[in-house]
Amino acid sequence: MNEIPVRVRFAPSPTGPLHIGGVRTALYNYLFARKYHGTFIIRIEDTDQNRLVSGAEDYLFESLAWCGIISDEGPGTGGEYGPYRQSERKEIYREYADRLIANGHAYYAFDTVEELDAMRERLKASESSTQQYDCNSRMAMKNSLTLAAEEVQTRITRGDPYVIRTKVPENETVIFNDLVRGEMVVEANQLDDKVLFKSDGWPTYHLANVVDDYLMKITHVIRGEEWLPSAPLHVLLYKFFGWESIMPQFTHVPLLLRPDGNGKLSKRDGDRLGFPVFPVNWSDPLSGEKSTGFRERGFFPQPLINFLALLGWHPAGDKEVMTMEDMISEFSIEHVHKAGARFDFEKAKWFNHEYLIKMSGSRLAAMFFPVLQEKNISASEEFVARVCDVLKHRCSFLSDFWESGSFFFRQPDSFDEVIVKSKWNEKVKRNFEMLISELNSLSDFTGASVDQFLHRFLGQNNLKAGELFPVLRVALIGTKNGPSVFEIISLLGRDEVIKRIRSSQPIFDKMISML
RNA sequence: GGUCGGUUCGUCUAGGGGUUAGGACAUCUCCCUUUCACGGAGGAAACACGGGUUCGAUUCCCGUACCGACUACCA
Repeated sequence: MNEIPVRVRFAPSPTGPLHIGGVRTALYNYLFARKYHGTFIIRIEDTDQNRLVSGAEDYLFESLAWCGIISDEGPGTGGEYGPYRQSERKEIYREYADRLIANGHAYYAFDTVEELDAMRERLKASESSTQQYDCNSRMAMKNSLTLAAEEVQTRITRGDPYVIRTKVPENETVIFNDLVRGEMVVEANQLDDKVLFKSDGWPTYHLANVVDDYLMKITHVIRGEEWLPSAPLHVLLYKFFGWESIMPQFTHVPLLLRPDGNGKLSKRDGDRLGFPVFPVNWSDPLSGEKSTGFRERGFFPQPLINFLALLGWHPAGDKEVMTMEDMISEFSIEHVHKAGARFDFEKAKWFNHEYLIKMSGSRLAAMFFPVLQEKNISASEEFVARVCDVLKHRCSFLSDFWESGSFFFRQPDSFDEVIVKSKWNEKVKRNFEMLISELNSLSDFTGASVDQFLHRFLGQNNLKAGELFPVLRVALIGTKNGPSVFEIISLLGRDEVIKRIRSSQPIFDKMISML
């Protein structure tokens, strides 16, 4: 990249649970930092004291940790540019706002909320195309540009509430380069005089963000596209402060869109369409409302991250299934797409499935054990591992294992009636008896051997596969769908298979008699 | 309304002045199979529209349409 060490930051506001879109922004920052052996910083932007949500910050760290996105500097980890929570840096910002006033790049404004509303109403009714507090309207407002110096002083010493606003220049073209979008050109007179410092003594995002990025020596600002419109203001601020030469490279990444319809992805979409939008479970402290996270929905972090990375970014080549290491080595801002990406839950599931089938049966077994324990089922490690090896191909999530394979751990209590009624007859019944006795002498219970044995059995008894296998399957697992009979027999083993065949017979007889 | 951004199969995307416009998910067909899956093979499926520029535009430029973001003393 360049000689200066790369330093990037993810700067969320703890006003709610971290959204999956935020995870992706954090991920891009992380990938970029790792790729260039730089530093990934997390900075908490909690300057709006009214919107803080308790637990949101802890949630953020828990989520990021689960996703494997670890910061080099941040509130928990520390670092030489701390503190990393803006609320702990509060004292820093005022000085910078004052500096801007001294330079004539900012001014005091005393307008009340009512006066601001009135201005907007007035502008709306007039020819004006905008309702902004800007170079066209500021001279009609109560600020240090229109008020006499003494009055300004009086108001301030008297304790009148005021804000500090940017004095956006009238005739200036702001030009900057966005790594995703290329050259951006905006006329400054289209910008409004954004508040930099609020009457409650806190800086706004714009001031705190620029000052902190400067102080923390941030080299690249990688953030969501929603910040694109305010980027010119930030560029102006860097210029006002005289930091233009070390201004970070801006990169605005596309938004995550709803799977259907219009707009960006929101929590409501998840609820409506039945998929998570938060990394891990979240319980709203105010409403008590609970939201299922990707983790609890059954996702592994690696495939989730893999899927997320590809929503707006594409490596060279057609490879899609990647590890974090792959993504780090192949990540490039140049290949970040410009357009927003729709969230597709089906594809997310596929990534999870791909990850699942690559895991060994024993690793999966270790994770599946707690589920079995909950159901008071004991089984050997080896057996569970073998079952998992079979089930993983049929499932997208570990959480699907029980539903698609409970019969491996306990005898079914219901049987497919259609199969029984159409396939259960005296001939099959006789063959079940013979099967039991032959099974007794079968020594090799591997899948291939059972396959061979069963086909020989069919031939010897003049049976077609369709006559025996469906009923046999129902006798063993209750349903007509599932793994091959050979696999089932191989896994269940002789004793269990014989036991299940035996006990199913009277049940089948009863079902037939009720015809 | 204004400012800015965007637009390649249903979805995520590759590509980029001359290509049979490639891949993945989803979908369909066939094969495998006692079944459902898995797997294998194959199919259908896209450059928003209109003008330029050019020998030639999906690719470059300009409009239009549509979509999105922003338009707070929120971030």
